[in-house]
Amino acid sequence: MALRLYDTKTAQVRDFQPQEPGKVSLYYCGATVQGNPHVGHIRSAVAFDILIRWLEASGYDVLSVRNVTDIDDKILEKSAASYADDFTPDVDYPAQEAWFALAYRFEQAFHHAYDALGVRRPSYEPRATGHITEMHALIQRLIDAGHAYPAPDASGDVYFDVRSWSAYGELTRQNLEDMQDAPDADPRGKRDPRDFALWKGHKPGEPETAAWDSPWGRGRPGWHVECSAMSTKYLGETFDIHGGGLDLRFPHHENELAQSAAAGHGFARFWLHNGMVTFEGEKMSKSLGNTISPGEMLAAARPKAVRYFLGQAHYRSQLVYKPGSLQEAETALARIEHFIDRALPQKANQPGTADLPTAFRAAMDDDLNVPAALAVLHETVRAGNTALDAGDATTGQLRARETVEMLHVLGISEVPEPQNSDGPADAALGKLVETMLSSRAEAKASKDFARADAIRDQLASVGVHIEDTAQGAQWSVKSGV
RNA sequence: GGUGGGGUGGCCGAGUGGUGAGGCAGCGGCCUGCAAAGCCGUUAACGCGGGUUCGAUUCCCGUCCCCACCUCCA
Repeated sequence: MALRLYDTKTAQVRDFQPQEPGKVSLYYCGATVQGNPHVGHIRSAVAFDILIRWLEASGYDVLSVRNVTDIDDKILEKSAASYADDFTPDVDYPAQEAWFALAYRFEQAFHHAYDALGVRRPSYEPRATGHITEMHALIQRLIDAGHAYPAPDASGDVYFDVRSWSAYGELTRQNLEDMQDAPDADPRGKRDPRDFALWKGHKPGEPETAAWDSPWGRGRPGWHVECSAMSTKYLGETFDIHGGGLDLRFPHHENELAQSAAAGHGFARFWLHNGMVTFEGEKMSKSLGNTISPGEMLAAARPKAVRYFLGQAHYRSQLVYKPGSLQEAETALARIEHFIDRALPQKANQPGTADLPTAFRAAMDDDLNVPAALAVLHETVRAGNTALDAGDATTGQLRARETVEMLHVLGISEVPEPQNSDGPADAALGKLVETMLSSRAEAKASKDFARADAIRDQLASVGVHIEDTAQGAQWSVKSGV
């Protein structure tokens, strides 16, 4: 069975065949770095990280590109606000911060969040501000082809002419006539209210650092044009997969497609969109006060559990977060890890020593059906535990190696564990616990169970969890979820 | 108004024209000095009203509700 993926443009699951055998070119939309990462950004990144890992596990050589939008209205607005007399600085937004410093600072915040959750860096991460030349070439090409025009009002804006492109709306299957106009839309120099900006003329008061010379006057890029320009530069005029959040389908991706297709490019062969993260079914928003940030999640649970949670629903489905979700993920994950620890020595806990179960492969090939793949994983864990209970170490170890393999593909095993240090404090803790455990063993040997249980309770009260096994008492520090 | 996607057991969440994954939670049992961990068993669902069919949760029609986008939000 080969990989099948749901393509938003054709609205169906199709067999995936890359343009060039053995190689996959993937572009997916990253963040506009105007604030700290939102859980939704990270969910999207996890979804495409899993896609990339699965493509690689399937033998493809993947060239992945994820953009950084480091110039846009909001970045400029927030920077400008930080210079206002009545501005109140806070931890996220200090006073008097230049737009490029603000953008760069949040770009790094995104990297920290991605890294913490084991989202591998793409092959390349181009910034919009570094590709002004490529955007100019694309805009000029569109003007020459009659699909774009400089505004007649001396604003310096250049717009894409949606009326000139009959296929406009094809990605989301909408008719131009049916689209609701934005109630507060400022038509400016547009021929049609739905025309969108390719280039925005510099306005008085905006920083000079945020403007570039162009054939149409000084200014800065519109939002959509960067993705068309950068994907074409690094992946070619036609590439395999374009991804992003469901909310980017329109207008962002629709406009990208229109620009690139009107410029004569084939553009993306498959469009993939991940679903939104909600809080108990409602969209997270600051105004509703129902948000939870990646940072808060990481403070509440181990990074691996957060990753497990973010990846456990099908990527196209809405992912429901609610209090307790992370605890559930933690419990499920702990069972898996406990089995591997039970079956394999630490050093053998590496991928590459077993084949993925056929059912797991089939699930992943079926439009990345991670929930079904996780079902296979859990069934493998149970089968392994059953084998170990029956004294069949060989089968138990095989199942454990398969489990390790599956965790590797899902990207869970590579999430860094910041708590696992080998510093002197950990060594001291280890000695302390071992001392208490030997006292407990003595107490148990002399049938002084009250004392033995008191020691266990004492350890439990500080988060040290005890398990009696055939090899003696094992201990672990439980996370404070 | 337009477009797309949904409504599955206590919760999360796959899937399918024919006694219906998986996880979490619950209950009973095995094991254990007691636990923990593990295993076994078990409780329990397909928004509603029609239709097609030998049989529908799965297909069709209607209906109600929810979500997303149409406002430079992943």
